[in-house]
Formats: sequence, structure tokens, C-alpha cells
Amino acid sequence: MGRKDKIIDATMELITQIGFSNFSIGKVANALNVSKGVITYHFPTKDLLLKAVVTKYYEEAAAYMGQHMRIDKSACDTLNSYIESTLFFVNENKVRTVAIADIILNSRTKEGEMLFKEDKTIYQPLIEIFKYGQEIEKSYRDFSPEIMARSVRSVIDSMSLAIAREEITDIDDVIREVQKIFESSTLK
Amino acid sequence: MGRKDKIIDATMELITQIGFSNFSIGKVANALNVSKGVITYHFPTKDLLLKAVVTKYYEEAAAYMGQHMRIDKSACDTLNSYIESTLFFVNENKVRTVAIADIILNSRTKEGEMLFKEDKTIYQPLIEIFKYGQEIEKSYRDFSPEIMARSVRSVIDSMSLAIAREEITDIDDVIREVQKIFESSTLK
Amino acid sequence: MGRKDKIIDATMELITQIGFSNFSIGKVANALNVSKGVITYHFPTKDLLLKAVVTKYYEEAAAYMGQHMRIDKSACDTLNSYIESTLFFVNENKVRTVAIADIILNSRTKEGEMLFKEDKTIYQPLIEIFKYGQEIEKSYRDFSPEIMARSVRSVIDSMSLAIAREEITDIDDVIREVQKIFESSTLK
Amino acid sequence: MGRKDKIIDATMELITQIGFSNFSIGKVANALNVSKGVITYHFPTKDLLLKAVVTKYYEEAAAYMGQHMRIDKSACDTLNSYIESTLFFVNENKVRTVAIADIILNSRTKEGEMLFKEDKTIYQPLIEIFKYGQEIEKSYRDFSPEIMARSVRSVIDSMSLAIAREEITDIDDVIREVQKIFESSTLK
DNA sequence: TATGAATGAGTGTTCATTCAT
DNA sequence: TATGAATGAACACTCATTCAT
Repeated sequence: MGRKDKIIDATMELITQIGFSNFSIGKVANALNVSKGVITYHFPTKDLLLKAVVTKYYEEAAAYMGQHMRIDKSACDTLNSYIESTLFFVNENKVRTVAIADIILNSRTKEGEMLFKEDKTIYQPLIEIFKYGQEIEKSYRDFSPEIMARSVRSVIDSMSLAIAREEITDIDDVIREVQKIFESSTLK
Repeated sequence: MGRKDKIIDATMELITQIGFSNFSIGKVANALNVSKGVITYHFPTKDLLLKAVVTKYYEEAAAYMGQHMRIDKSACDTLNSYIESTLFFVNENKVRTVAIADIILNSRTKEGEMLFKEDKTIYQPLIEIFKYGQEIEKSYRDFSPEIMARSVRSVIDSMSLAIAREEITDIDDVIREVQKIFESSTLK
Repeated sequence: MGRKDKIIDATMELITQIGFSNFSIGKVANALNVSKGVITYHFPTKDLLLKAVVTKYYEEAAAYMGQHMRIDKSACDTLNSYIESTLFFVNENKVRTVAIADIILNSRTKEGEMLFKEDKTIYQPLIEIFKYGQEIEKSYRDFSPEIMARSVRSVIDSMSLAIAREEITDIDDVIREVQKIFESSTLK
Repeated sequence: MGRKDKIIDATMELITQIGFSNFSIGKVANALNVSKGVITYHFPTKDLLLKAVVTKYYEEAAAYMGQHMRIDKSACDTLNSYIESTLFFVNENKVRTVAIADIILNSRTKEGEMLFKEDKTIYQPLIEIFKYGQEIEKSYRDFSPEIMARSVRSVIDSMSLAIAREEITDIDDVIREVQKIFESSTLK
């Protein structure tokens, strides 16, 4: 594993431990027992490091989802698969997950603007599942796909954090419960 | 309104604008056109100021909930009232809500521990509603009250932020949709 | 003398000794045996400190010139008085003079623009003397007032530096020589 | 053109653009699209690079002067030729000229001593012209050759910068004016 | 109560230099 | 020759906190 990856990993671990607002480049250097210059050599600015961290996570998550999600069946099955895959990935990437959430929610420019503006594309796949279930498959009741998508994501994110923080340990149980919640609230 | 309250309000407004990690005591002083010493006189440390801000918010929220929530009817009605009251309060306290979320998620001690540990009591009223509906009223299906409570809170919190950030404007619509989601997923 | 003035003076002395490009805020603090924070407390940015230094010098120079320059006589006398006053002031403010020249010529923004753009107003009084001598008094020959003004200033500045660096010590002699040069080259 | 010359040229261009104090070895490397190591390979230290830059300029200037200056005539003609040649060279080497001035004035050792101490030999040719005009040719009035030499140089340097910065564009005009100034002030 | 001064640790960033390859 | 990695010191600037007045 190259220096860059080591720096990225150390960053995620650090942020998970001490929180984004206590995190600093110097502390990464310290954790890796190298000089601060090493970090800025590989990532000239703090923002670039954070972006690299986030990007790497999303790439891995996308790859995982691509491999594990089934999209060939009914809307309901697809949603269940989405919930399951996401929570499985989180379960296998606890530290990363906490760190990424912290980074995204809290990175700001000096002027106060969020560095990672809310990524609305995250709701898109869910919205499509819902529209398909409502308009084509007609298995879903009438509801706002946007609000439902936001709800699903928020529950998933909340459970993710709880899992990552090990407040919840029975991961299969959570998956089943969440699936049931959204089955009941979407199906006719 | 006394100095303390003015400081607290300015703090919330500032955090909403520039984010917790850009926030500093000096900037509050600046915003109020007083010297930094005034802040540290009333709140000897930064943590104490933050705690005062959070406490004030929760007190007001509790008072509001106490006035507006109906708890005399069925589990289902009580839950609906809970959702409605919470979102109404958020809608009337947008700036505060964003700030509080930011503070709670990001305040850490120098050692990295969260200053406001996750307050599990927040789930308690919901859990009680669910247990009542399952065990006494028997109108609710079988599900984990803890996971359901966490789900409801996460959806409420997510919608709160969206409302506070004005990504969502039709507040009555949201309330109706969220109520429906949890009606369907809890009732037998 | 207040802290601010002490900081300004120490800055000028330091720049004279080690040069603008070796100068740093930390070194001022060191020279004054105070913490670095003291400097940034009084002058929040380096630029502000430099501007304060330059401003103070120019105010003092203007005050001195106001007191010592005679402008009631002929163009030739006025020019001679200008040369004399300027060089006298320099002679009494050697350290300052070297420092100011260094600051003005070398202060740049991060983007490379000069912080103190060339101040063309410095040529104005000279240009007016020359125009008066040419058009009203008709004692001056025909020449470009702008180029002549630039020439006078450059000779004065050059002698100033030489005096400040003590490469030249007989100040009365220099004044006489410079006055003669520009008498001969301006008068008909 | 060899690597060394390319590095020297890029250095001069960079310094002209961003100023000596913003200049760094890394930026030269960047501008040339090579690694920083290339620079330090050819010029082990920054000082050596700067010295090479200055030396090259002076060699070229000397060569130009050697070719273009007429020294076979009267003191007055020789001085006029000196002024003309110098300003012509500057006019054809604007970028270099600005850069060199910046380097010479600002290069310092870590201890603060000037890297390029004032080169008094620069006054020598002028002093000789003046002495010749005063003592042999007897066409010059009585004045201090040293101060006159310093005056001529300062005016030339000032006009050079103005030309290089394109504050002055009519170069023939400047030459004529400067020549006239020093003709009037030297001749009996 | 309020101010202004001071401290000292910490931040991100830049950079000349060294060195193994 | 050239590269890329690494170092360590320096830089301007921010900030919570302390304290005399």
C-alpha cells in the first residue's frame, strides 16, 4: 500500500476517533510517524486530502453496490436489496463510514460554504425504484418519491452510524426491520 | 433580553452561517460589537457557552412539545402528534435547529470525546408509544421499538434539516407523508 | 510610547538590518521579547503592519516637509528647498528610510502584485514647480517636467539610501551638488 | 539552449512576474514542467542559481556595451553614448532588467547580509569620464565625480525600471532628455 | 460588568535541501 | 541527468484563555 493510501486510511481512522473538528494534518503525520511535509507533499492542501478520502470511499462503495445489488426483480425486492447491500457495506467499513459522514457534514470553506454540497444524486436510484413501483409495476401506493427516498436514506444513514459505533450489533436484525418498515409503508 | 441570551442567540446564528468548525468566540464578540472579554465573562469557557446554547434549545423545544403534543388518544394519534409537533417546532426555529445539530455532532473535548454524547433519552417517549401500541392497545404489529424509534427520529431529523435549509418548503405535506409512512409501517 | 509604536519601530529597524525578504512577524516579536500573538493582536495581518509602518513614515515626512520647505520664492529656490528638506529628513531618519524603501519596493500580494503601487503623486509637487518655472516664471528651459521630476526623485532616493547606509557622510556637500546639478539642467 | 540557460531564463521571467519574495525553486521547476530535482542538480543551492542569473545578465550587458559604446570622442559624447547604450540595452531586455534589480536588492544570506553587495565598480567608468572631462579635456565644470556618477546611474536605473515596466514608452525621447540633463549639469 | 492586552499552542501551508533510485 | 519522496524549519494567522484595570 502506497504512502497516499496509508495517509488516507490514517485520516479516516483519526477522524473516527477524535472527530472532524479535532482533526489536523499534523496529527496524521504524527500517527504515521512521518513529518508534516510528507502529508502536504502528497496532498498539497487539506481539502485535497479530504476529497481524496471521500472519493476513495465512494468508489469502493459504488464497486461494492455494483457487485452485490440485484436490480432485476420487483421494486420491492430491489429496495430490499438496496437496503441490505448498503448496510452490509457499512458493516464491513465501520471506521470509514463514520469518518466520511463527519467529513461531508462538516467540511467548510473559510467562508463557511460546505465543501461537499449535499449530493442529491444519492436519492436518485431510490426515486427511480419508487417511480417504477408506482407507475409501471403499480405495486406501490401513492406517496412522494422524493420524501420517501429521503426517509429511506436517513434511516439507512442513522443505522449505519449506529452500526459503525457499535450501538447496534445484530446487523441481520436491523436489515430485516428496516426492510419491513419500508415494505409496509410503500406497498399498496 | 439579557446579555447571556444575546450571546446565545448570536452564537446560534453564527454557527448556522459559517458552520461549527469556523465558529469562534471572537466572532461572536465581533457580531455583538463587544469585546471578547464579555463572552468569557459570561461563559468562562467555550464549552460552557455551547452547553448553554444546547440547553436553551432543548428547554424551549420541551416547553413547545409540552404545550402542543396530544397524548390522551391512541398510540397512532400520539405518534402523529409527536411528528407534527416536532416538525412544527423546527419550522419555527430553523436557524436554531441547524446550529444545534452542528454543535451536538461536532463538539469534542481536546481528547476527542464527544461533548454531547448521544442522548438516548430522546428515543424514550417514542419507545413508550410503541410499547403501548403493541402491548396494551394491540393496534401495532410486532417490530423492534428501539429500531422503530431510531427510524422515526432519523426521518424527523433529516426532514428538520431539509426544512431548516429550506430544501423543503411545504411543511404540511412533509408532515402528512411522514405520518403516513409510520402509520403504515407500525399498524397491524 | 505605546506597543503599536514600539512594534512599528522594531519593524523598521529589523528590515533595515536583515532586509525585507528575511523579515518576519516572529522576528519582531523576538526582538521585542514578546509573544508572536502580541504582534498579530495589534496588527491582525502582516500587510496591515507594513502599511502602518509606511503610513507613519510618510506622515512624519509630510509634517517635516510642511515645516521646513519654503515655497514662496522662485521655482529654482523652491526646488533647492525641496532637495534640501528631503535630504535633511532622510539624514535624520536613516533607519526608517532604508526600511521604507525596502518595504515599498518589495511588498507583494500572494498573487505577485505590488502592495504599494508606485505612488505617482510623489512626482506631482516637482512637476508643478517645473511647470511654474517654464510657463509662468519662464526661468526654466524647455524639458519634459515628468522626466525631470522622475530624475530628481531618483537622485534624491539614491542619495538618501547612500546617506542612510552611511556611504555618504557629508550631507551638506551632497545637497549642494545635487542642487547644482538640477539648477544647471533646468535653468535657461 | 541548454538546460542551465532555460532555467536561468525561466527564473528571470518568474521573478519579473511574481517578484523576488514570491519566487521559489519549485515554481521554476513547475514553469519548465520538470521536477524540482532538475533545478537543484544544475544549481545545488538557490544562491547559486541567483548568482548565475545575475552573472549572465551582466556578461550580456557588458558585451552589448562593448559593442555599442563609442569612447573615442569627447567626454560629453562618451557620456551621451553611455546613457544611450545602457537605455537601449534595457529596452531590449526589459524582463531581465526588472528581475535583476529585484534579485540584487533582495537577495540576502540567512543572517541578513546582502548577497550582492553594492558593486561600486559600476560607477568607475562614469567617474573616469568625468575626471577626463574635468582634468584633461577641461570641458566640464567643477563637481564631485562620485556624486555625479551616482546621479547618472540612479537616473538611468530609474528610467530603466520605468521602461521595463512600460510606464515610459518613447525611449528615444527619454534618452534625449537624460542626455540633455547631464550635458547641462556637467559642461562649463 | 466590561475592556484590551497578552500568551502560547495550534492551524495549514511553503520551501530549500537531501537522497535513493 | 532526472525523478519523486521525504525532511524539518519557517511562515502568517487563529484562537481559547488569563488577567490587570
